[in-house]
Amino acid sequence: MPDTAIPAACAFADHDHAACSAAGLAQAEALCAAQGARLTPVRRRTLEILLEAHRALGAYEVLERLRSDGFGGQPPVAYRALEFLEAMGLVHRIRRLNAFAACMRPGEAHQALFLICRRCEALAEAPGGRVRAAVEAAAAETGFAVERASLEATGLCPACRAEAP
Amino acid sequence: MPDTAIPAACAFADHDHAACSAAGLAQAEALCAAQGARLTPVRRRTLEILLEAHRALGAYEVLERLRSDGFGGQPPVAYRALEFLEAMGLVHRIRRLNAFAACMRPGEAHQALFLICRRCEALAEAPGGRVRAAVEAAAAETGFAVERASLEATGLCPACRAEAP
DNA sequence: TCTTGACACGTTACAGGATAACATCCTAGA
DNA sequence: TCTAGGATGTTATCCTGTAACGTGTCAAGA
Repeated sequence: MPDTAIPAACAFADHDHAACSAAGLAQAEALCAAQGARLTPVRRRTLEILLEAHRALGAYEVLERLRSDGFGGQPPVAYRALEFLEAMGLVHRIRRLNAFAACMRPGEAHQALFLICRRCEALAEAPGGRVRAAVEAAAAETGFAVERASLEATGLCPACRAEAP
Repeated sequence: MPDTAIPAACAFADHDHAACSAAGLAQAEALCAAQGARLTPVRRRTLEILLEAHRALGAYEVLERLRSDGFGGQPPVAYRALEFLEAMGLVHRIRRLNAFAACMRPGEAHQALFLICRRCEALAEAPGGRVRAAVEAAAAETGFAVERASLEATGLCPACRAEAP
């Protein structure tokens, strides 16, 4: 059981974990109710796990926690819940890390831009509206219609820039 | 051996495969020579495979072809060659597809933006300079220094937009 | 009340993607 | 010629993801 420990923090700035975790759950409930979607126990717990971890987790890390909470312990259980949450805009998938992270702005339709520190593995979600617009502009020139975009950058976070030259 | 057939074409517009394939190899040789890197037989053949396929291939698809050409048939062989080629800017990795594709503009330092059709699975590489600039601008606001960015969009290519409503 | 259909959950089994670690070999430069 | 570094090859294993099937649950309509 190697703790594949993906990233560390979830934003570069400090903030109140407990608060944003609770808020995330509340918003999730509201959002699902509004859309007639069912935030079932597994789904709810999956979201909680990501909110509590407050960093990106691999599907198998999520799965392990679900299992120890008495839910089904096979991969499809985790993948299905994560897929649902992603479709609801409550969770993001970070392909570069093969991992998932709770969304920081559920509800607000937005394009996320992920900033991944290669040194401390911190992960931040930045507003990607303008980037998205640029993507659509570039795509339009070839006649391509963008539906979804994954925007992920690796580099150095503020702290690591200061420490490592 | 399910042919996992990832995408189809490599650009939305028609063009001369043989020519761009030959050009790609020539440029690769020049580029490696200039940087004192060794374009060994496996590496060269790996690039050829991607240029000939003219679409994104999974590492195991590449591996299979290398094997049938008499090269080592174990995963690290393919991964190492692909890694080298990516570092040289001759090959791109498309994370959304878990696949690799030959670069369309080797030599020219550039930021690629991938457009992936969800219907016909065609893949195009669009110029991502402006998108990259937008990413850096957004990152700068949090103090993050971007080193690499992977920009991938899914949607509908021109042909599929016309066919499917 | 009973039926039925959609959806969620769970499991098995496997396919596909990636890497660590070690042995061997080749090759450019001292 | 010798040698150090890089390149190749192999073994073994791990991580990631999905197809397919069976069961349970709940709500709408007969």
